[in-house]
Amino acid sequence: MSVDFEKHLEAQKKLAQAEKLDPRVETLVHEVIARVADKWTMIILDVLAEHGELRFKQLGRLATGISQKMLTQTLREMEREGLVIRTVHAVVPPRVEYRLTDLGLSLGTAFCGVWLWAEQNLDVIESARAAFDRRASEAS
Amino acid sequence: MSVDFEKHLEAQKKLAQAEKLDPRVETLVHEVIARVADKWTMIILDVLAEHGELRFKQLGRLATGISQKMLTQTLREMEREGLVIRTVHAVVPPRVEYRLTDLGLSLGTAFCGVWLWAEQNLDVIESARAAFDRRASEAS
DNA sequence: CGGGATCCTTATGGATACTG
DNA sequence: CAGTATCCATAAGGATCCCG
Repeated sequence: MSVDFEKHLEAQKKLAQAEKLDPRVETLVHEVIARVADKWTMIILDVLAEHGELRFKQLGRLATGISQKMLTQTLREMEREGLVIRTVHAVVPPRVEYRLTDLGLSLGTAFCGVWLWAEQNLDVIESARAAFDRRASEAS
Repeated sequence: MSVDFEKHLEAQKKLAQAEKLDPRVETLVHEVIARVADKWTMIILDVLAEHGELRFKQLGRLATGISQKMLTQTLREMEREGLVIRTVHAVVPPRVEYRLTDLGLSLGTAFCGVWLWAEQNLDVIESARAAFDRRASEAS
């Protein structure tokens, strides 16, 4: 805990300074994080990181529950941010393949800290929820 | 850091397997990440990590742009997940203070990787956007 | 001060139909 | 196959009023 806390504070200070030096950066960082934090972006990133290059429909099947609309939309946005490469093969039927760029891949890596955290703390969170809900119903 | 990376790779493989083995865990992880990835949760987490314990209104001022409704709502959810502690002082006028739990703090730390990534790749992303938009307007 | 309850507007996203 | 376009339901979120 204390080691984590030290590290945390250091990183935090750097961030705080950066924010004060350039508010434009802060905005963009929030923007980028918001995009990245998006449900489908996260899942697609995950699927592409696992499977490499995939076609549109394959991607749709692997990203369980996504609608075709959101798949297209999310992929376009990710392409715009430079996270994925879209390759169109001029054949019939059309064949379009998507893969992560180096940037996309590095983002996946950066996000792993959060994944690990979530995985490691599932139990803690579940019991926290249960405790909260219990207190809430007692209060009523 | 390389140790973290090793751990990351291992965990990644486990995650890939775990998804197939236990869809319930995957769901919960996604849930947690979605909550955490939420715009306001992220900002509040950031503010609390920087300033320590804060009162409701202070929090509202520091989390620029948030409405009182979203502030309350987000704080309740974070409290439920065990990320923040809410302390009510029985005085008039009421005084309610919020601070991060260890879990909340560790989440902030986990998220630092993403913050750093975003900060480091701002330029890359901006030019990727510009390039994409240029291509898009050429195509029309 | 710290909210809860309500209204109302906008944004999000699914379903469907159509196209090169 | 890989989309685009349209419609529609629901949810998210801001503004406002009120209360202990």
